[in-house]
Amino acid sequence: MTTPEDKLYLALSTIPAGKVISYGYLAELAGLPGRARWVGKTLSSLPDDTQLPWHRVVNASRRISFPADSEGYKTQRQRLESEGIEFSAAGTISKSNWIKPL
DNA sequence: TCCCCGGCTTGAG
DNA sequence: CCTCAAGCCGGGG
Repeated sequence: MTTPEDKLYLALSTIPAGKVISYGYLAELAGLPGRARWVGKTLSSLPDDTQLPWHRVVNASRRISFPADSEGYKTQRQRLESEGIEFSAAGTISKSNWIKPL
């Protein structure tokens, strides 16, 4: 049977390197509208050795949804930068890397 | 079932 | 660009 998690993972696996998407829009693509927060919750419980690009998911303001001093922030940012994504001084990601909602 | 809380969003200042 | 207030929805006690 296909669980909501399955749909989420499938949608997430289609996000290409060098691009980022919001929790809300990803939820929509997965056929789970309105579940942005649930997406965050679910991603946070992925195993450390997962192949899924969880780091390509940020909030609608194009910023990492973790306090800038946290470990999570650092690892996510480093992963994104290693894919060529650039951050402004304020920590926002350039629009050219953004997968925007229709 | 009620209540609280969160890797969210949107809209106002 | 920033902060705040509301809305929102599922998870867990």
